[in-house]
Amino acid sequence: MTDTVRTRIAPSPTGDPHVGTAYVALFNYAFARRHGGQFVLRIEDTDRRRSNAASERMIFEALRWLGLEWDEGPDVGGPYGPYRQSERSEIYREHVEKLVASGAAYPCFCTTERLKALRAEQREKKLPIGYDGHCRSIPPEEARRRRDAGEPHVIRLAMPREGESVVNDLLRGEIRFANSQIDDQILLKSDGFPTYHLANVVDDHLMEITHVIRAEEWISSLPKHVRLYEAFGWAPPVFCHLPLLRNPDTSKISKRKNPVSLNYYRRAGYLPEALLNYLALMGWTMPDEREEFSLGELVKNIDLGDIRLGGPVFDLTKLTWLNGRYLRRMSPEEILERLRRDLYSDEYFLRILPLVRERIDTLEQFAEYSQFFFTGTLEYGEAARKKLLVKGRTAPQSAKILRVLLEEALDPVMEWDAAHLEPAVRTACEKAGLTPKELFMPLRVAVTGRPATPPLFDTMEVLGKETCRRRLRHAVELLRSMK
RNA sequence: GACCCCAUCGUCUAGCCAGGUCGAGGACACCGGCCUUUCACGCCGGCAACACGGGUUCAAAUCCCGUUGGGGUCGCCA
Repeated sequence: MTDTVRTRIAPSPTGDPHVGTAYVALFNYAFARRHGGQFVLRIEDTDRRRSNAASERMIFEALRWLGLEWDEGPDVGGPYGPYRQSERSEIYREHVEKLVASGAAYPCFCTTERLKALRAEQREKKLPIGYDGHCRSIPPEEARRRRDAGEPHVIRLAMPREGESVVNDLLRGEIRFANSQIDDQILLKSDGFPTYHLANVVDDHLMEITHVIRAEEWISSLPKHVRLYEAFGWAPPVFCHLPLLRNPDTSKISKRKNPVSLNYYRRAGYLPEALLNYLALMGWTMPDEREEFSLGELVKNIDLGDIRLGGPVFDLTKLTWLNGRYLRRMSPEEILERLRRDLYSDEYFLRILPLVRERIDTLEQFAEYSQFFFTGTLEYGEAARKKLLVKGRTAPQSAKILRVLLEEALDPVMEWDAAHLEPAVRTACEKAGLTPKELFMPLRVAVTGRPATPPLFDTMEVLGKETCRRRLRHAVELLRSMK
């Protein structure tokens, strides 16, 4: 073990880059820098079904935009690679076999159906929900035979059934769990990929991570992780669980109730340094109580022990105020530079121009015609409101149709271009029992505010996911209030 | 529901660990005023909190217990 501090951020590339990732990354980054250590980026893409390259790329871009540079990672390399878990399968398999050999883990042949039925029964009888250890009693020789015969199985951790697990959190101190209510966690899935629990423990150890700074939602699986360190004979790192960012209603932050994509903040014109500054205020205070400070100043002053445990509500209003303060301190030249970099680049104009060229006769008309490419949320006039309605449906019904369209068809689109959007929306039409013609107009009006625009999917592509989703949300709210 | 975490103004928080200096400080939002051709910025002022109940103590926002409330977890997701 080295004695330098090593921290990591370990996002899963399964969606848009999340503000919570930035929050956790910020503290990991600051703590590592404060102690002259390393900050590692590790991609946890062991969910083969949901992980995708577009999402991974967006994570890199978003963290770089924020200025949270990592010392080691999939794209920059480093002495502890590979840094993408999908490229480390062999390592996990070797390690899990050690556990099976020592009896700390065992193969489980239970089917998904059996587990489902088990859960249903436990729910019914109001018993604690969890694996019942069914396959734990299979003699090792028999298990070996069945595995060799190619019978589908997973590997589970054999948790002690009695006694207590006492784990430690830097901020909370000792936390105790009765072992009887911790079930045998799956370590290796039937597809041969590890679960988070196995992969993160193995990687944190091999990558010599000294401080695991992550979100509070992991506390309940801490005993399983600690048990793994013990089973491997490894010294565990220091664990520090950060409070969870909250929606205004204090539930865990979610895109239904608060913008969570870092792409949103970038597109909406927040400055990375202001966002970082605001995030640092969530649970932490400068020794002199100053509210405005740079990343460098955070690094100089960070002390994990100073973090408050109450889950902070992410308050857009205060973030926006802070952002304004930053903006006002900048020179016009600096602002122009940001405008060009993050919002209105030449490249952006060049994407709009092909769409509006045919539709304008003088240069002046460009501003008028393409105005909706440059604003945030839209005001819907009387005429637009009417066209927001799906033909033959009431306002609340239309609201629901657009909401479902957004959440089920559009949100999952990671490569936001016409080629991916069109099939997604057409499929949504079928599911909703609507013709394209019936759905396209409300969608068009929702995202542009107008009934006449360049081709819908090209327009949506240029507007970008964040602007489209923001306007759709707004339109849904408006329709709801229309009754 | 079970388990775990948490609890100061509507929100972010200082104070709590080392109990008296707290008739609880700052910031956002809100309200009022000043500045100003307007708006905004900026400045000044105001409103507003120790969840509740016990205990310990000469003394509790600070320590202990309970209640209540909020949150998280309970996936071959992370």
